[in-house]
Amino acid sequence: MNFTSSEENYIKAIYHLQHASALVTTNELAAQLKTKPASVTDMLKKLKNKDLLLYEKYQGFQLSSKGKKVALGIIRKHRLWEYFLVNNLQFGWDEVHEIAEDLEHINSKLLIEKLDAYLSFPKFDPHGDPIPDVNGKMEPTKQINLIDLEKNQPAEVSAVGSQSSELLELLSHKNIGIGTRLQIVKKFIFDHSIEIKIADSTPFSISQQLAQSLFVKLL
Amino acid sequence: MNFTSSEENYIKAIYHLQHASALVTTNELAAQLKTKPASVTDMLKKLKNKDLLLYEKYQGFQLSSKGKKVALGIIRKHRLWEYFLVNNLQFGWDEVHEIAEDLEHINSKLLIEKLDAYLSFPKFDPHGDPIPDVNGKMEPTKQINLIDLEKNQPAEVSAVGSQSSELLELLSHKNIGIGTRLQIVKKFIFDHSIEIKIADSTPFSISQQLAQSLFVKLL
DNA sequence: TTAAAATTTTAGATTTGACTAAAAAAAAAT
DNA sequence: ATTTTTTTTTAGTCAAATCTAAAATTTTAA
Repeated sequence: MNFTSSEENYIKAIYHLQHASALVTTNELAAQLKTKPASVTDMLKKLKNKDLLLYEKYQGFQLSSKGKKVALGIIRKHRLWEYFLVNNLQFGWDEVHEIAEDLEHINSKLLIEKLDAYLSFPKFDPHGDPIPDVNGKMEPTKQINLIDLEKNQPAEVSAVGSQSSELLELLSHKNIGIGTRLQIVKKFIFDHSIEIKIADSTPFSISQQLAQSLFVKLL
Repeated sequence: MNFTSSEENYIKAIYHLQHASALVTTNELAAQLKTKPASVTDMLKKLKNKDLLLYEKYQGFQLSSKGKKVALGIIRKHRLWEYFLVNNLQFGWDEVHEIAEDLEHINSKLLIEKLDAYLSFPKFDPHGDPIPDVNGKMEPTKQINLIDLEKNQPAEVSAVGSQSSELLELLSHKNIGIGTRLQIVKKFIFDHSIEIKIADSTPFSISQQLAQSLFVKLL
């Protein structure tokens, strides 16, 4: 079955939100999609009618297993296109998100299968996020949040927590990207900021907020 | 300025129709887009308000120079994607039209420029149609309709007149595609059918209708 | 040159996805 | 255990793009 771009955007947003907490609320979703709670309620009814959503009014909601399958399909398309844009078309990893938001709504199973093969079945997108395969399966990431990394443990940046341009701007200013190797020199209790060292350069500190937006793999 | 997919489809259809006759009519366009004349009238007003169309009611219409520029931009995107689908993703040249119909509505100047560069600035799409460059310029095709080819003049199929699946099915059955070399053995006046020969195989005849849907380059 | 036929436009309805304002329900606080 | 606050839903609008039915205009033909 096919869905409108709008429906797909709701499904994807719910999928991402329910990782933080199993049940998603109307206000949360409205904030995420930059729309009004009333609009969300409208769409929830529609998604429920299509059996994509488990939802009782006033009680919060979550994707049905059918809804999850659809979400993984959209995420697969999004990440494959991002991979293509960066690896083939030479886009920077920080400028592909918006374009992939449009490309992900193109509906052709065959197109995605052929794109996947053309790219040699990549397992991770340029932001370090795993790409679901045809059956929705993806590699476990084994990455941890930078805020939880132990002092002096060498690690490599493997993913970022969001695609917001504000975050990406800050990262590029600080010269941090996917693959950057670093370790924590010191953690401060007062404001939960941490001091990190990249290669042999002078250590510098980053805020709690930034650290929470970065994921790393141990080395 | 950006346009909706629907507006873009109307603009493109008008562009193609006005090659047959300078002024396009409401009924023609409705037939082409498989919609109703009343819907066409609605959209014509909108396009006129945006200065894309020269239109006085009941008098027919044609694209303004601004409208033509927009049309060429859409055609450029369509044909570049078709080229990519066939040459990179290994689609057959007869199965890419529908997917390109969707891809052509993705709005990103940078994406198309980078795609163009990635493909090494191709001049013709897989159906033999010329691809407009960034400024809307394209190669003159120098191709003629197969019906006008002289007897015994060797030629090569360079384009097809439409992307209808019915036509493409017939062509694949007869083993005719872009690049096929052929010559006319005989023309019949009775029904305007022609007999053609491909390489050294036995000559066979094709209908006037089919011949008019094929374009060739002299060899 | 006027009547019939065809084409095109208007008027009014429908669907989708959004919105605002107000009502209803649930959660928090006194 | 009420009251207050917050959250969520309903009710009613709106804009875009479509449709049907009817009216207006143009073209064709008698």
